[in-house]
Amino acid sequence: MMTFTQIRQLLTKKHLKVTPQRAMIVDFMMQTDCHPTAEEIYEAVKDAIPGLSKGTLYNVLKTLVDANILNTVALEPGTVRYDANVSNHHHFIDVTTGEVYDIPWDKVQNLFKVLGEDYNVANYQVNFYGVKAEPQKSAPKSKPS
Amino acid sequence: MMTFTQIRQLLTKKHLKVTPQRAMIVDFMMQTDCHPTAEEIYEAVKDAIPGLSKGTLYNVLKTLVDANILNTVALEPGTVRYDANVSNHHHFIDVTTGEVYDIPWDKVQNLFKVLGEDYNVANYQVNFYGVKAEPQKSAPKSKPS
DNA sequence: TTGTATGCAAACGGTTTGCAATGCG
DNA sequence: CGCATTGCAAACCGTTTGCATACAA
Repeated sequence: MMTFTQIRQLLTKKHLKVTPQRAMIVDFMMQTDCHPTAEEIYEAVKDAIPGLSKGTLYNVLKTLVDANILNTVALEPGTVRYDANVSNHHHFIDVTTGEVYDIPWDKVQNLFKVLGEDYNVANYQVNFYGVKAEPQKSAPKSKPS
Repeated sequence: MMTFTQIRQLLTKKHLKVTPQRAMIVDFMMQTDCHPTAEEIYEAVKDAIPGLSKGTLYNVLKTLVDANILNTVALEPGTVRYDANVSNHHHFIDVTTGEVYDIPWDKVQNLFKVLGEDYNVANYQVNFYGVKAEPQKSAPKSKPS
């Protein structure tokens, strides 16, 4: 959980002006573990940023991706999703709900060498598709329902 | 290399009417190792199918994907690419050229179980990013977009 | 104060839809 | 012959662009 002071420092460190629009969008993206589309981000932040325009949203997203504060990910053909986790990791897509879960990088064995000499692998990423098991009822949650 | 008789048989086996548009598009997709976008397919086949309309192209592509003759692949955010290789395989993307190479399924160890009980993995796919080694005697498998 | 970021609206590219005409089985 | 498929054009949706205004530094 990032404070607004930390968000301000993050933007400043990247030589970006701190605007309410940028700060609120970064704040939302840092708090969510989803991989939302631009439209989903707009729906999520529009109440907190009265009068936010779509043009500004796309402009901010482009700026944040260029600054490596966000990444775009290719999970479904034809869709752009945004991810505040810019470090190496994999994805699990629940095909029944469309939900996307981050999978820690070291869950998968090192694959840099499996293609042999012909391919100089600089990076790789695994997309898993399936159904997530229902959370166990016995597992206590921090939040009461 | 598929003959037109074989293409006709393939479509018929899937209970699809054989039209010149469908046959030509299947023929092109079976002959290419690329992973073309709809626009690239249109450019490639429009001379062989005079008067082909974009609407028909998208209609045919949707029909072929539904019939599991083609697959869509998510290689870049926001782009739909089509693949006549409908069996399990991975992809290597040359980041300098944008070329895409099919990687045989068994180059990567079985990953169905690595996520444990919580994730019921039905399928997975690895995207490798890097630079292909120089000696390219054979034609590249995909052109840059 | 200065230049960048914003809001708005129009434009844009890729895809879909509706409908009349064509043609496959 | 009958219904699925086609061509065409308009509509649609996500994204980009141009421009006047607002505002962070």
